[in-house]
Amino acid sequence: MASDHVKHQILTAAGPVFAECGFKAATVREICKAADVNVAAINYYFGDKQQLYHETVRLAHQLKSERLPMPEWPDTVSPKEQLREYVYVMLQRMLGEQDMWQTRLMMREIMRPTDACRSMVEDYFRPQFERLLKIVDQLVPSPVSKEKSHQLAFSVIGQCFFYLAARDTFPMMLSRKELKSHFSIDQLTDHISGFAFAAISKCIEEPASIRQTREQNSKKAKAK
Amino acid sequence: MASDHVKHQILTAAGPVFAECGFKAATVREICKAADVNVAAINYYFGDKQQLYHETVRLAHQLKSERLPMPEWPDTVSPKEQLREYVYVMLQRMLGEQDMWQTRLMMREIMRPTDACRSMVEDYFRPQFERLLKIVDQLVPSPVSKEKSHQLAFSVIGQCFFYLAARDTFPMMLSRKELKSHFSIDQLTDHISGFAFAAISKCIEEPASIRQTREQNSKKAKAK
DNA sequence: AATAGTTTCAAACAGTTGTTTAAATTCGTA
DNA sequence: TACGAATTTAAACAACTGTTTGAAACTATT
Repeated sequence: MASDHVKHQILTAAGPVFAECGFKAATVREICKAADVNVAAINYYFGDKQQLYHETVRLAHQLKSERLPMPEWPDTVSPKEQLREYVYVMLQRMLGEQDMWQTRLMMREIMRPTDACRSMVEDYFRPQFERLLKIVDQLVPSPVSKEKSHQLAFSVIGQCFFYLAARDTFPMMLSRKELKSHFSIDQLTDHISGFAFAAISKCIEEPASIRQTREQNSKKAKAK
Repeated sequence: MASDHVKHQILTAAGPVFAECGFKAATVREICKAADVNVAAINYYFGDKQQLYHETVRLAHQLKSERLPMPEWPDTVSPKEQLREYVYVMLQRMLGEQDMWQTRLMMREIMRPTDACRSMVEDYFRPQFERLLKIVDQLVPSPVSKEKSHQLAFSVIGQCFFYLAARDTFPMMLSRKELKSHFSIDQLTDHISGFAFAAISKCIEEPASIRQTREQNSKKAKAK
């Protein structure tokens, strides 16, 4: 009961290892070596590897929320500026810090959810998503359906997420010079929020009836 | 020399396993069992696990290119329609087929590149990317820098990629009904190509001089 | 200082890992 | 059919996996 110091030491050592290798490929011995504790410590403090993983994922998004909270904007801040700041915080969370283990671990959970994903979605992603929806609703020129605003929000998130996911592949696609001069967080913030603002403020939702008619025509055209 | 039938059998069995587990967590025994061959077969035909993995990644993007080639458009097809079809093929490649192993394996390589990634980028992604750049350049209202069109292209790809990466997390965010009614490939094609068209056709690039001035002002404002 | 409770540790556990081996089998060809 | 090469096989290899064990070391209360 005295020293959860060791527990914390294991958790923060486990983070990078799980993020790097995934649950199965990560070994308890590697984690314990990094944490400078005995191999038996994980089972003593966490029961087994699985529960350690679960708590590590929880720690990951807790740290992100605490260290980079989404700001609350007064009404005086324009929706356009809110969108910009939202994108900025999102990119900062994803790419800002040198130590990527929290984001990497969460990315793994997004791509291949385990039990640990559910609480991550509810505690971390859903509130963040709701915030974005409010901004989108303010930006849209005329009211749109819930589903349309979901699509719009995912288009914002998707653009940001891509720069996280493909981070290590970009150097193969772009020169080092271009990476530094046009793909910094500030420049991506400008680009993504500008791109999304242009698209959202131009968004006119097709009523379902028109959509259906058009799709039928499209099918006819293909059937020729 | 006679039967590379067995070789192919191992490769197609290895695909789903590597895609599911990643290189390290996948076991040769699981692959051999799925391929219905002896454990020694992998070493006999491929040398070791590593080389099998390498060839499996190569097979993955070869299959994708062959089965869903990017169409060549005549000049009569409008850039807007070209963008739409580009997005459609991209989504179809990512989400279209039931057996996801090729896309999943390539997604792993994007997120955490190994040696196998280099040839995948050169043979698969770069040509695809160049095609998109040509479309973007046609859509943009006034000529933009190479770097800006790169950003625009990544915004298109990023939106598509997100629906692949977060595929298994979406059911936690959206109701089953909404998923079916608004996130089919056809509807995502409409949304993403429409979103991107609106943004790209509105794109006005800031000359570097103006950008620099604005950033300096921004810094001053923050420094106050 | 003695005791009870907690934490650490090296060692061992049974099971799995990728790879090798050498014998058995199959195959094409003379 | 008989021979040599190619392929398949079960068994074995050493290294590594997560977890357990029981004794040692430590801590705090008496």
